[in-house]
Amino acid sequence: MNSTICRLAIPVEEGFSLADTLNCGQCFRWNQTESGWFEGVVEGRFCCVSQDDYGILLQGIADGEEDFWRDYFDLATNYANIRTKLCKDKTLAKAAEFAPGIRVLRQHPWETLCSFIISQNNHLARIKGIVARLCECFGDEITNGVYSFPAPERLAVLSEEDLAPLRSGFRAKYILDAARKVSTGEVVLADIKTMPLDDARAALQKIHGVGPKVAECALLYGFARMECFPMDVWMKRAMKYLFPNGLPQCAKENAGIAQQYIFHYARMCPDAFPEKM
DNA sequence: ACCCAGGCGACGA
DNA sequence: TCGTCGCATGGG
Repeated sequence: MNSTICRLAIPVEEGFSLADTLNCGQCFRWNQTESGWFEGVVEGRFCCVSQDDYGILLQGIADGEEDFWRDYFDLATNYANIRTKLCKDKTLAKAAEFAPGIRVLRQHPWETLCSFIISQNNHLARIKGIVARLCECFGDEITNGVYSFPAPERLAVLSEEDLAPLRSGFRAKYILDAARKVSTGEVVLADIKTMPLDDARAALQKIHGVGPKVAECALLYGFARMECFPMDVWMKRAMKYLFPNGLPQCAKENAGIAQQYIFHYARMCPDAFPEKM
C-alpha cells in the first residue's frame, strides 16, 4: 500500500473533529484502529485517516485523488460561518458547542440510501455489522479483506435467501426493492440530486421500505441536500425538549447540520432530556 | 432476561 | 387521515 501521507488543510477556526464526524451516526464504514487512525472505504477507495492541528491526514490514497477526499469531507464549505448563523439561537449554540467539529460528509447516493434502509429500527453498532457483511458478501475485494459497497445491479439479481447471511431481518426485502428500482431506472438517483426537494422525497419513497425518515437521511448525507432534517427517535425526544416550537429560522438553510449537532448531543447526553427517564 | 433501536407497511377505525 | 401493531435481530 502507498504509505505516503497527504494532508487536506482545514482552517483551524473551523474546529474540525475527525472522531466526532465519523462517529456521529452519519456513516457506517469507518473503524478506529488501536493506533487511533480510522480505516474506511469510500466508493471503492480504502484509506487510513487521522487529523492534526491543521486538518485531515490521509494515508494510502492514490495519486490525484485529493480532490475526491476534499469533496467527501466537504472542505469547500466553511463550517465556522455556518456555526455563526446557527448560534444566533442560544439553544442551538449549546448543542453545537458540544461537538462543533462535526462535518456532514458527502457520501455516495446509493450506499447512503441502502445503509439508511438498513438503519431503520436498528442500533448503530448493528447497522455497521450488517453493512460490513453486505460488503463482504457482495462487494469487490479491494485489498486483503477490504470490500467495496456492492452496486445496486449486483444486489438486484439476488433473492431474500441470498441475503440471509447479512442477518438484516425484515429489511432484506427492502434492500432488494431498492436495488431493483435503482438498477432498472425506476428510481434515478442522478436526477434526485437536483429535483425539487419534495419531488426527490416522493421519488425515494417509491421504494418499499423507504419512508420519510430514511428518505430524509439519504437526501442529506447522500445528496448533500442541506435543508433536510431527519427526525428519528433521538431527534424527536431532543426537539420536544429543546425546540417545542420547531427549529429556529436561522437554521433553516443549514437544517441538516443543525440536526447533526442536536442528534449527537441527544445521543451523548440522554440524561439531558427528562422524558427519557 | 429484557428493552429498545437514526422506521415502515399493513390494517382498522 | 390517524393511531396502533408486528416485524427480525442482537447490543447493552
